[in-house]
Amino acid sequence: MNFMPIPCTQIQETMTRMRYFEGWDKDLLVRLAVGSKQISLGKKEKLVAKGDRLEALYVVISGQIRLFIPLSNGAERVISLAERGDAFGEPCLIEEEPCPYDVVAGKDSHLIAIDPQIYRRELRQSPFMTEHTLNLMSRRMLQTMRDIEICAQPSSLQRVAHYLIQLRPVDEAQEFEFRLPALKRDIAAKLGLSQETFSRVLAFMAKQCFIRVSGSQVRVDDWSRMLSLAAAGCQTEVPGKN
Amino acid sequence: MNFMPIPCTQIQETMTRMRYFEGWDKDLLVRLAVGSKQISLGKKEKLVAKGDRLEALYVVISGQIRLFIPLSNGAERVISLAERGDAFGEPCLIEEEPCPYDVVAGKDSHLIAIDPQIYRRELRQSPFMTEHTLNLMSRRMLQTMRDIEICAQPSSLQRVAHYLIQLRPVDEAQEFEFRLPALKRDIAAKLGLSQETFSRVLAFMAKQCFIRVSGSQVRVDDWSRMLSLAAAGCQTEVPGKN
DNA sequence: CGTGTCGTTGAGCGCTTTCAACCCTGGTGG
DNA sequence: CCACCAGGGTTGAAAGCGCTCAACGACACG
Repeated sequence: MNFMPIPCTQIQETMTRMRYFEGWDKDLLVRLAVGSKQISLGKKEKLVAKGDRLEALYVVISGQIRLFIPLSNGAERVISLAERGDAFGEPCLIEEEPCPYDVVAGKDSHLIAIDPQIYRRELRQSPFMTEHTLNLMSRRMLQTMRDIEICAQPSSLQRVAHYLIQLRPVDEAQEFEFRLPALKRDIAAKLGLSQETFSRVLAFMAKQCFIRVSGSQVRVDDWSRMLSLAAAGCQTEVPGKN
Repeated sequence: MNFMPIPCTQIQETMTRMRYFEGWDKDLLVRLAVGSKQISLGKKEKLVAKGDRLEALYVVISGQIRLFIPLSNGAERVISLAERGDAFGEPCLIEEEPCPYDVVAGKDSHLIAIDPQIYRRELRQSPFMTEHTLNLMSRRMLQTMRDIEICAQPSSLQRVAHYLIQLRPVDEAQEFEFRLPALKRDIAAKLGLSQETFSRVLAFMAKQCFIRVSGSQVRVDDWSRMLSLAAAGCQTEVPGKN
């Protein structure tokens, strides 16, 4: 980890460009920028260990940050993959509780680290910021519920189907193509599957001809089958020997 | 479902006694009570279906309310079991999004239903209420992370061990006794296990002599073994044939 | 051209689920 | 007072699904 000696004004300038601070009062940003630092993280570098107290509110400038719960067998359960404009750690700072997940860079990354004292002080004094943060937390909570729903699906096939479905923009037509938003390994870890199982399920779906996969590029040809899979389970063959 | 014709003043009086409203301004409660209703739910009666728009903010007066995601195989994943003083639905109301879970009474129950328009209006106008709700959501989010951690454990033994561990009050001694906070069936559904597996795991732990189970009464004799189980996995025998 | 990372594929095992029957307890009514 | 019933829980047997381990393949990068 590398604290970069960046002048406060430049940090504040960077904050302006972050989605997270969209619509925030300029004076508020100035006060938050005081005592903030910019941090560089190399790939695989750990920023926070599960159980640590957070030393800042973190906002991702670039790269990708993996939030995950380490499991006893060495595997991980990915909670979130934070990218440019995302932030994390608000609940821990607000409640002054230890962090429930590990935080590790998935790629070389840059972050803003906002001083927790100042963060809390401004949060107390700015009704706007409080309301804004409440809205954010509500959205996060609903997203978390969707994630839980996906992980709760009884079969791997359904988990993947649910996952792919919720990737689709709402206004999309019958078929569409996109690229997976992260490494397959990390997506698998978010779905509560092993990398191998995830790979097999994708291969199975491809063989059944309702998706085509090439690297991280995915094209869904038949949404109706995908939807019925997600809803109903596996009347079709299972992804074993085929 | 039964809307009980209760005068506004009495509802407000009831609200006073709810933990949820502890420390709230009296005028605020009066305004919230206007347009609020009291609701009776019989056991197994459904209040909200997944996907519905919430018609109120709900606060539990008595009984038990199950929030769960219905699964394709007929099973459910319990998100929360709300009891006296608990509330639910804030994120949906704030974001005006459909409810991500089913809401069903686990026992005969009574609830306060606060009008969503009024709730949002007061939330907008009261910085206190906004801050209070933000704190609440933060606590909920951290609790949800703990739940996810439990469900993410790779073996049923570890899931149950984690669950039992986090039931323990922090100041408790080496051994302690308590009663399970819900039906075993519902606890199992919260852990992402079938009822049968949960039962077998408890039986296994009892046979190994670090807990004793009698109905919903549980006594843990050996926390160190419990903790090592949760951390390490299953070096000991597995709960199959014993 | 080696090396590292990411992903795929294969084989085998074992845990969890499923389905079924059974047990136990508390409540109810004759 | 006891027979009966319903709901909750336990136990057994069988099978399938996902995990693990391992080897291999593809691709990028120095």
